[in-house]
Amino acid sequence: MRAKGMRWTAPRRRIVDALARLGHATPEEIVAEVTADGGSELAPSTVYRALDALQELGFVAHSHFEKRSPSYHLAGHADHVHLVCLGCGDVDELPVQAAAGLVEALRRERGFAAEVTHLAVQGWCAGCRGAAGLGGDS
Amino acid sequence: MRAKGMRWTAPRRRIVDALARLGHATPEEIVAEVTADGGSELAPSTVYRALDALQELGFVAHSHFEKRSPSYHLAGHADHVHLVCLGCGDVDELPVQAAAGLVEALRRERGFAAEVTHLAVQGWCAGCRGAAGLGGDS
DNA sequence: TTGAATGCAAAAAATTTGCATATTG
DNA sequence: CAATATGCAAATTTTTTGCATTCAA
Repeated sequence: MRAKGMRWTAPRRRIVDALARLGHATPEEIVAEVTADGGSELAPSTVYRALDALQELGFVAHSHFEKRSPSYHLAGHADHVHLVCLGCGDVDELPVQAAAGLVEALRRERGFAAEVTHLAVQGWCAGCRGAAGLGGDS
Repeated sequence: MRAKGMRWTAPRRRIVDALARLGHATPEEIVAEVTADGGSELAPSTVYRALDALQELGFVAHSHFEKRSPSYHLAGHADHVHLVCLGCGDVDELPVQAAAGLVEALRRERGFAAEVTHLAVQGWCAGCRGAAGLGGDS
């Protein structure tokens, strides 16, 4: 765990706690949540560096939703795939099982080990399909 | 096509040409390519606005690779899924057929219409799996 | 102790916006 | 012509860096 000489500090603990509460959040949102939580504010640079470190250790992972910034979440939070609606921006979660076929095909055919916790599938949710007039392709 | 009163201008043509040549590129890379191409430089703001417009019309789409900026590509360029290696950063392409199962499952179970051209699967390529020591997750 | 981590402030990037001017249809 | 796009410069936003100081192990 502190394998690479990494230290378990208060700021990092607060960041992990925030992620546990939020599910997933951008660096900016993490700063906000941590602050709201009560203590002193964390320097943005601290959050960025901590996330990098935690990610390298495999504690957190990130995905790119429609926001400009990446969203981080705890690696163990739950193995799930993200469904991001291009219409309403809603982010849904789905058990990785749904992508099992794809993952296995990639591994078998390309030797590619997919990081499912990074997977964000863009598209249109049931509600938005009709509204956007993009639903019935073919 | 020029359905929403959009105009077919020289800058936009140059951007589309650049994308056709590059396959996929960030706004910054597009500016570089367009400039290298020969003509005058395009203002970054023009590229950003043009990409937004073209995207809205469905001419281009974007995915998030490991770069901080999104990568755009022509919508018709080819329907493919992107495989992004977290080790070497290489971006590979795969026919959408590979994700057909997932796409159909999402549609059937959630009414979610996945935009496959947006799909970027993060993971480790065959070469990097060994090197990173992350390969054999059960 | 010793080196990793933090905070702060400044520097870099990456995007967006306002507005006068040029262009398309 | 009228309305859309462009270019340019300035304003935002987001992320990175340098460095002295603090803190965990």
